[in-house]
Amino acid sequence: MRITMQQKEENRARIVAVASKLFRENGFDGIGVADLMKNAGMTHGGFYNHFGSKEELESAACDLAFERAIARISAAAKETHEVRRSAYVEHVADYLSPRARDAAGGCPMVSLGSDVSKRGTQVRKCFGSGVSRYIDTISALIARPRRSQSRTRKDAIATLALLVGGLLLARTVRDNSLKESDEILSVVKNAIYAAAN
Amino acid sequence: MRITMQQKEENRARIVAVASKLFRENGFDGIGVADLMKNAGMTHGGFYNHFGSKEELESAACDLAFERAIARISAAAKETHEVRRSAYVEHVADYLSPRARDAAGGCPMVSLGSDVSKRGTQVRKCFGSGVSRYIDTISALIARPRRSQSRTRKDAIATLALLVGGLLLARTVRDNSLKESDEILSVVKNAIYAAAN
DNA sequence: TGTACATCAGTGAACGCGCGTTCACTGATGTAC
DNA sequence: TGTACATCAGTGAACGCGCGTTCACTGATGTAC
Repeated sequence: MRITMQQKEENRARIVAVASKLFRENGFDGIGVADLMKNAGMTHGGFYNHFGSKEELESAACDLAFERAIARISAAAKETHEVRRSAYVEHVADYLSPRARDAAGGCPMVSLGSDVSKRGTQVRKCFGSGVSRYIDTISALIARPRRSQSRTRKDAIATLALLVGGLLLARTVRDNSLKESDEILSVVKNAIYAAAN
Repeated sequence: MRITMQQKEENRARIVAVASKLFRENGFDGIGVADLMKNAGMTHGGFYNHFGSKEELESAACDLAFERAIARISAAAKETHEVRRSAYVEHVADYLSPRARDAAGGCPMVSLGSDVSKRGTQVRKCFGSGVSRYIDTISALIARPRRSQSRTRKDAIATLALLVGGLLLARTVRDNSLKESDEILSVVKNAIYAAAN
């Protein structure tokens, strides 16, 4: 039976939100259309009323994941330098916390970064543009009164590489050695703090 | 028809070598048993004479990938500090070169890092142990006469996080902006050099 | 505003395909004597 | 060393399953008048 246009939009948004979470938790190939639809509270037949293909949903899911990740840290972007600084410190601590490491999914760059290069153009494009915007957002967050934009941007890129690489490595060794995994989180966190002085 | 024991070992080694390359290029789920066997010059039926499951091959492939990656940089480990230093600089430049970024596969941490957390215990164990050994190898490479082991190890961890995160990010933005991708490689490379002074 | 009809989101069955895995078979190799 | 037999790596067909996608159908919603 037909539903209202608003309900359709809500259903579509729910599918994308579910996909954003479950793709990051299971990988693009780790969860199927039927399961995604079931998690969104529908049967799988209606999937193609919303998306032309699974890849289209993958792209939408990446967009949403970056949008939310960026929104979380861009809230402080218009504040004073001191407020931004403390928001930044907090974000780094959160990102590299044992809790974030142990949670499935999380940051799309860590949970899907390896997969993206192997997927279609559409996904790579959405994802790459998300990474670019993420770099810009970090730049805005760590900008300082008497520091050049160029220097700020370089710091942002190095910081992001440390964040992503650090969390990725901490996750890979976590099963073998929780101690070493904690060590990685801690060392990388300190390296970021030390670099931004 | 039965073959010699030596031929069997060679065939098995060939399957693992092919899998190590193709898993990194396509992901664990991106290439099937039949294709792997065909690339090793055999039909797929014999696969289970060598491995109990696909996961067992995945583990063996991870082990080999790390073994080779580590061998490439551990050759210089017994040399003098100066020789090690220049081998290290060269390795970083290679790792973060446009050629390495554009080549499919490459470093297992970058090409498979996101996937590993979603796979079985066996793969996670092999992979995690490979990462640990990689950290140890870098530590040995960057060790200096008058620097504590603890400090050396911290530097090794931060360096590896930068390498892995940097290459991963450079690959994700490569399609959208070759310029930004090159920028990431260059910035991260300089960050590594600057940190190790 | 009311009516008559076209639209279309969701349902659930079905399709075709590729996957991991199993199997009967072959015949050269390994081994017991 | 030679012989007779058991072993087993490789072959290629087959199985069962889950996947992405398609389809006919339903009936409430959207819309033209």
